[in-house]
Amino acid sequence: MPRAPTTSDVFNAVAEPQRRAIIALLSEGERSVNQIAELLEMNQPQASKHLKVLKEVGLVAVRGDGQQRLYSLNGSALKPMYDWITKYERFWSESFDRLEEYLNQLQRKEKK
Amino acid sequence: MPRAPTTSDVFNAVAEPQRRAIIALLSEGERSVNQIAELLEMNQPQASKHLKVLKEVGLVAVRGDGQQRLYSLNGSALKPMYDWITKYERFWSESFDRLEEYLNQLQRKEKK
DNA sequence: CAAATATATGCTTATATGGGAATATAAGTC
DNA sequence: GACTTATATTCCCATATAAGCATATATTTG
Repeated sequence: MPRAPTTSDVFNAVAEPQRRAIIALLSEGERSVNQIAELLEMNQPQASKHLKVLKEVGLVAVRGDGQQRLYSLNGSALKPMYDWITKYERFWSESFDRLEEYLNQLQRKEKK
Repeated sequence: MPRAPTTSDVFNAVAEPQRRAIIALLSEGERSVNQIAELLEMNQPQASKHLKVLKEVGLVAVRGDGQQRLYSLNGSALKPMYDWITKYERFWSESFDRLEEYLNQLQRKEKK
């Protein structure tokens, strides 16, 4: 077997810097494809392609407005990723550190 | 220009399912390469390769123990990703919804 | 040093993918 | 319908990459 199927998921979609830029832009409100392309200084086809990927994983929604296609962010599609990463929150969160410290103290007292 | 340099960053490292599995495993404690390979049912070379990527982005640390190399998780390297994603927390968080609602109410009162 | 165990690296193959350029499709205007 | 504007798609290229396999490089043991 040569390579695992690239099941394009949210993690993959978001691994691309330009797509993160699109997400940041759309978090401010819906934008047309050309707006996105101009603001992020990319060619229109690239914008369309990135938007296609984002749409496939449910990160953006589209609505037609005349000639234009207005894309908006569906940030809730990021939640699975958020849930995944918060599993490791204790590795950097101070309050988690304190919680662990507290639990350690409890354990020490238990042993007495 | 053909393709953007894949500046192998945390987002990329984590986009690979097998590497997320390694992260999950190491969050329980350090493991040797062979342990990782066996537990995650991958060949040893693949394990070594994934570990190399994870090490390059600072997500894991190694220490030698005789013949073995024990890998451990450095979860704090995930923080940049956490910081990024929490910018969009309001898109799924209830408490954020309530905060927004509250702010909207304040605004309405202001206008009166 | 030889043998065994643990890990890393190199090579090949198949596939994925981002960018560029050109073109197709869709919608609006006259 | 012809023309314009907006967006999507297709083709090509170059590179990235994951897996398989073989092999090289430790490290330990006898």
